[in-house]
Amino acid sequence: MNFDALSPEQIDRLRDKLRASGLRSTRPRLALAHLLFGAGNRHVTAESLHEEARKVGLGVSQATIYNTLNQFLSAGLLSEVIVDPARSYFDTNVTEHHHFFIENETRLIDIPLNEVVLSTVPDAPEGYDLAGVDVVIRLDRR
Amino acid sequence: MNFDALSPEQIDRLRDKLRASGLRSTRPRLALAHLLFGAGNRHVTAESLHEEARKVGLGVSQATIYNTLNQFLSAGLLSEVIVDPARSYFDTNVTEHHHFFIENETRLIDIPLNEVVLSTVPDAPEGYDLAGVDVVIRLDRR
DNA sequence: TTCCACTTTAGAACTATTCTAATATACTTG
DNA sequence: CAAGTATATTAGAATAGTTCTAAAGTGGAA
Ligand SMILES: [Mn+2]
Ligand SMILES: [Mn+2]
Ligand SMILES: [Zn+2]
Ligand SMILES: [Zn+2]
Repeated sequence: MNFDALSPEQIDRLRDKLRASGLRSTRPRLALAHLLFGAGNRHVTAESLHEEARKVGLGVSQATIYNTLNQFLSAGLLSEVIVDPARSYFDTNVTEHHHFFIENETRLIDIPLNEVVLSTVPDAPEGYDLAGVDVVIRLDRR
Repeated sequence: MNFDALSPEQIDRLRDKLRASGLRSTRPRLALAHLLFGAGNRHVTAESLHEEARKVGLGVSQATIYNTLNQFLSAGLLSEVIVDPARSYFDTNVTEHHHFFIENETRLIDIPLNEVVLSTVPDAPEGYDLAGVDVVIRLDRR
């Protein structure tokens, strides 16, 4: 990981983000936070993030990838998208939104909340509270 | 499995269902088909169906449970519901519909298609075809 | 600088699912 | 209805994503 490419301001912003979540700002966490939050919204799997880390020369174990993703998830820095029975997707977009999922490319695309209008939704059954509404639009390459 | 409880007509209907899908009507398949399709729409996991089979005295291996569920899925007799990263759910309702999912009870409830109205949905990106729209409403016990 | 709580890690463990290849059964054909 | 053959079932091994363990390393408070 080339930390020279990061301005001190960027590093500080990431440090603060970790601190605010009660996480020490260690080298692996800073580097992964930079990959995840450094540019726009992203969807990653543990495997894809590990591969990406390897490519930028960051020697980080698989266990750290999983630990970090789960810690960021618990801290609310990431959300989880359940679309694929074979693996977990983590999402840097933690606001409410929906997804296109391209099955054969194992790729997710965000759909902004306002682009899906649910004009009718059933009431939650008695005794249950609404925890969230997920809309997944599955796509095939033509 | 007590096949005496099944009328010859019921057995014939299940046999035909298997045949129409190119599957031989074997004892395990007939018994599982009876459990799955014998009464209303159901959502099962491999584990829950195995347990249910055991309870009715049907000695069937885990491999047969998985084989049968996957064959029924391929044949279009079942659909799959992806809501839980930890296990697969199979659904005897193969018409288009949506779901409530109660996370802590690992339980699914059908939502008829007309009870969810998507008045606005984004177009599929260029080069992709729509394969399906899944709406999952996640619930917590109050 | 010291110290300790927290972090990272290699590798083992775990769990849902699939695979293998041997045995058993259903259906076809004579 | 008796073989014969394709298909089905099964125990157990294998696989893959993820989590756990416990030992070595590090961040930051003081
Ligand atoms: Mn987790
Ligand atoms: Mn499958
Ligand atoms: Zn997203
Ligand atoms: Zn259903």
